[in-house]
Amino acid sequence: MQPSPPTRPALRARYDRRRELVVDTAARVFAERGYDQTSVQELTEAMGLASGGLYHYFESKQHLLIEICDQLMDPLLEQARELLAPDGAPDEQLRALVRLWVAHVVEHRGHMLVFQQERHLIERGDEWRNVRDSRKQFERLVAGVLERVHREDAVLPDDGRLALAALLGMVNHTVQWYRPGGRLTPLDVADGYVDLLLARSAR
Amino acid sequence: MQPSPPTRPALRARYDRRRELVVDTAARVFAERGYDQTSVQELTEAMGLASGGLYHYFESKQHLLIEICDQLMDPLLEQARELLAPDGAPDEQLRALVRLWVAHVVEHRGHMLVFQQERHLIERGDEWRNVRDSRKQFERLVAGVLERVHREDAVLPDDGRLALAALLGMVNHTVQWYRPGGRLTPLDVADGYVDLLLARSAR
DNA sequence: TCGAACTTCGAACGACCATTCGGTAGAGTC
DNA sequence: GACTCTACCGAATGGTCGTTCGAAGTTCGA
Repeated sequence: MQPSPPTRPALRARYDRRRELVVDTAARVFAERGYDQTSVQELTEAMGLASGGLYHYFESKQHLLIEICDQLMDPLLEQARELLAPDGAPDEQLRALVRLWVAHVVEHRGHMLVFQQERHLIERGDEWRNVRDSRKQFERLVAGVLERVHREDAVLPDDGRLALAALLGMVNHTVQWYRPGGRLTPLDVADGYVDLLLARSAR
Repeated sequence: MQPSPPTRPALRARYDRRRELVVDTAARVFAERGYDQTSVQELTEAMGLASGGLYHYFESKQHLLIEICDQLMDPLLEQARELLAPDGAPDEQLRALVRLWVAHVVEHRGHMLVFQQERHLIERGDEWRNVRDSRKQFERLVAGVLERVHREDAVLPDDGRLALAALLGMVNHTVQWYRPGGRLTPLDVADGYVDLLLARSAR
């Protein structure tokens, strides 16, 4: 049976906070040890709960995993849409989008690593449709911006399709090496990527 | 107890061929369903063996996984070393290296996906030292070439460190989208990546 | 202060799974 | 043709794990 938040509004905030803690902790632990290799025991211990306590917030271990992915993709997609809503110069839109994206990825390191590790799960099964769709939608947004850059400047390799793959690769891979507090800020990284793509245009 | 190949030389070739089949099949199935989510039953079924048969070739399921990663990294590292042994123009060496690398990744799709999925395993534990070292060595080779390109042309963003991360991201991500028989050959892809990195230099 | 709603506990359960091992059939060797 | 090495089988085993559920403790609202 799937759990539901408390009906009394006064308790809602605490419930939500607690649930967030569960998700964030799980993202970190799953990223470190792997989803399957983390038992519910270990997981709940890391949150200060007993094993049964998890099921107060989530129907199952898998639903927790889905929530991690949703909390990664949904806000990113929404913010990207807001960013691209007003018209603007394509290359400036591209830069703003990549900045947002890199910052998001860096701030959700655990979520992102889990998302990548469990790619094979995400690509099958009905429960994963929302995650799949969100990713697809986001990639479409990026592709759209790249196409506009290409149409305006004609500087991207290959009509932009290889550029899309390259950009996805660079940004998603960031989480594997980037550590906050290092020499580069997320902004530096994002601009570095964009500069690579736009290097052939006049700057 | 770890299994050993037959002592009689006449039987060795067949044993090796069979063992290769096990590794390649496992790479494909693990990539598709995930390592932990594939039972030894399912796995051996896909090879035409009964569950116990696996242990004729591998000590454990985990040792099979290690072998998959070794068979991915070791030949790549060796070929890369051969390629870089003779002196040559840095940007030509870079191009040749990326061509080799992309081709290898595309030809070992399953191995590569498994390698990425099980990153968290690879980063801990003594059994994984060889895999870790191979990857490290390979990344050092790439970094070395990039440094030489940078020293000669001074065109890479950020002394080449961000360029290294970008290149690793692009190439490793290739396995997520590239399908043989499509519009692009592995060569096109590799050259596309290199052109992105070298775009600011005279071409 | 009382009762209802909420939160957590943790032992128990049933399912699954990696690995073992005694057995078998066939291929190679003399 | 007998003996040995090789390849594989597949039921049995021991252990682990996700999930359940009744009870206990806590917080809130009246």
